[in-house]
Amino acid sequence: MADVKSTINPLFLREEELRQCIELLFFAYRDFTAGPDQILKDYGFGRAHHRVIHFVGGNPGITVSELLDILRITKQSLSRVLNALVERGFVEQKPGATDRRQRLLYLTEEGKLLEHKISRVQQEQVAAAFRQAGGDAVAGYRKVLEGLISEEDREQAITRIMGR
Amino acid sequence: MADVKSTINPLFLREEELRQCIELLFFAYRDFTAGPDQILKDYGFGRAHHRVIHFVGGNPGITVSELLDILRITKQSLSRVLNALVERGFVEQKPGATDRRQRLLYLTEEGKLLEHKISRVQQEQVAAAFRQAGGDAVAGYRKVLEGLISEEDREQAITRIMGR
DNA sequence: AAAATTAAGTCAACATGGCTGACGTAAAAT
DNA sequence: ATTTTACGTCAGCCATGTTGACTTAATTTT
Repeated sequence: MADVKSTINPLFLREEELRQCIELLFFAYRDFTAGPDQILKDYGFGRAHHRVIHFVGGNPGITVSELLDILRITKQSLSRVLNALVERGFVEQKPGATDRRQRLLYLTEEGKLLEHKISRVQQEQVAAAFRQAGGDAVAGYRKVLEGLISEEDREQAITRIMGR
Repeated sequence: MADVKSTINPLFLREEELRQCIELLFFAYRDFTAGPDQILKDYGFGRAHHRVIHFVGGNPGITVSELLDILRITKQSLSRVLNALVERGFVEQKPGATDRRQRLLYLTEEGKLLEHKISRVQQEQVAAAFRQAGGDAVAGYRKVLEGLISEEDREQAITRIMGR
C-alpha cells in the first residue's frame, strides 16, 4: 500500500513519515514525563518544580536569571515554584561572592535526594530505550533532536548541555 | 576531562550522557511546540486545541472515546476544547451509522485549512532536522522514541501511528 | 419487555502553572 | 550622584488539567 503510494507520489510517504515522527515525539514525551510526575505527586510538587530541581541540580550555584533563561518562563512563575522549594528545604539560596545582588541556587541534601530519586527513574527509562535501540540509534536520536532545536537556541542549548 | 572521568569511572560518562539526552528532549520538545503555538494564538486556540485538530485530522470519523484514549485527559477537559472547536466551525460531529450514540468527529473545510497550516510548519521543522541529520539518524530517532514509550502503551501507540 | 450498560454530555468546583502590570529594594556600574 | 541591574512581591487573569455528581439516549443483556 505504502509502496504503491510512494511509487505514484513520493511525497506521500515522506509526509506520512513526518506525521508519524511527530506523533512519536508526542507519545514519547508523554510517557517520558509520567515517571517523574508520579514521584513528585507524593511531595505535592509538579513538573515545574521538577525542572527547577533538575537544572539547579545540574548547575549548582546557578543564578536566578540564568535559570529563567533556561526555563523561558517569567520570574513571577518561577518565584512561586522556587519559593515553595526553598520553604520546604529542597533548595537553598546564597548571595553571590562577587555580586551580592545574585542569589546562587543550590540543592540541599534533601533536594539532592529527591533529584537522584527522580533522575534515577528517568535515566533508567532512557537507558532501557537506548539498550534496546543500540548505539547507532542513540547517535541518530541526538543528531535529530539537536536539529529540532531552533537555530536561535541551538548553540546556547547545546553548549549548555554538553559543556560541563 | 570526560576522558579522564570515563577511564576512572565508566559509569560517569554513561550517566552524564543520559542526562544530556534527557535535556536534549526537553529543549527539542519546547521548540517543537513553539511554531504551532504561535499560529494557534492568532485563532485564540492553545495546544489542547491543536492536539484535537491533529488527531481528528489524522483519524476522520474518530469517536470521542477513542480520542480520549489517545489524549489521556478527562472528558470534561476534552469537552471544553472540543466544544470551542465545534462552535467556531473547525470540527463537526456526525452520529455513528451503526451506533447512534457515538458522535464521529471530522474536520470541517476550515478545520482542514488550519490543520494544514499548522502541520506544514511543524513538518518543515522536522524535515529540516531530518535532512541535516540524515536517514540513518532518523531511523535511530524512531527506534529510541519507540523505546521511550512505556511498554503498556507501546503496541497501542505504535500501531495507531504506523497503521494507517 | 425490562433492566443494565455504554457513549456522550453537563454543571460545579478546584489545582497547576503559565501570563501581564505595577512597584520595591539593594547592590553595582556609570 | 544617578542609573542600571538582579531579584523580589502583590494582584489578578487565562488555559488546561483534575474530581465528583448527575442526565440522556441508545444499545446490550437478561
